[in-house]
Amino acid sequence: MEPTSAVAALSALAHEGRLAIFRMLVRAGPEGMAAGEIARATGALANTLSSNLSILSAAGLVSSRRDGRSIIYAAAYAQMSELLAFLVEDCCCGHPEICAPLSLVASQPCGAEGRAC
Amino acid sequence: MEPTSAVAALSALAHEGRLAIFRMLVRAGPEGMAAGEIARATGALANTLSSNLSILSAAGLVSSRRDGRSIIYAAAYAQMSELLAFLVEDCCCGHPEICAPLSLVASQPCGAEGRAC
DNA sequence: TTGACGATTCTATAATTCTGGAATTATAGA
DNA sequence: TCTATAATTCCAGAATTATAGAATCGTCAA
Repeated sequence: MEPTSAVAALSALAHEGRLAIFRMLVRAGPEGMAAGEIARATGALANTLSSNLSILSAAGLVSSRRDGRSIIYAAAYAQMSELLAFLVEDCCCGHPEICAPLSLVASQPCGAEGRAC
Repeated sequence: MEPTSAVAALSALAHEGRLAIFRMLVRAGPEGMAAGEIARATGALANTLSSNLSILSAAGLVSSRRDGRSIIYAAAYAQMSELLAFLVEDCCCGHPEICAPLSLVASQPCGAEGRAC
């Protein structure tokens, strides 16, 4: 993941309303939720919600599809996973005991052969 | 982790310069790096760097200690871990195959007994 | 005490982001 | 076609954040 994409994703999440939306979608699973459903659940105005969803979408954190009059949003698990991996990349090289709990997120395990530190 | 803390941490990271600093500290390990060393490595002005470090520090993402004339900054691994766990909390409940790679980050594994979905 | 160095704080300006009202677009049903 | 519903787009004012110059603070060594 490029730093620019990571900053876009982090900026998108660095907002109380958008973070709540994203986490709700993460819990909702791949079926996602309709925009209106999200609006009712969060109490957000329709236009505010729409612009927040478009920011999350531009950052690649959610996907959308139309279903009749509704638009269904779902968390983009792959992008989220890439973001987490980017954050902890090469975590504490040489001290695997510290980031051991994060090893599955990193693209390669701490201390793996051939990793520059 | 409270949503407010998570937003603070995400806001701190949602900045190209600060993200670079944080990732450098994550790689640097618990020994950390002196502010001046970080400044040389990133090419940032001393005052800009200082204010960015204070933002990361206020968000709990880095810790600092004085060593002579230098101030040494280090990544706060516990806070980082909490943030990641917060982001994927209750990830796709009922669809553990999707977030399996993240299971070690979440405080409890997907589909664990007794988790409300 | 003095000078040098590492780092932070203060301040003003520039730039960006947030919010909500109003208008617009898209779809479904009568 | 007409109407209602779902969602988005446009816009301006308010608030926040970023940047860099200048001054200040803390530590060390002579």
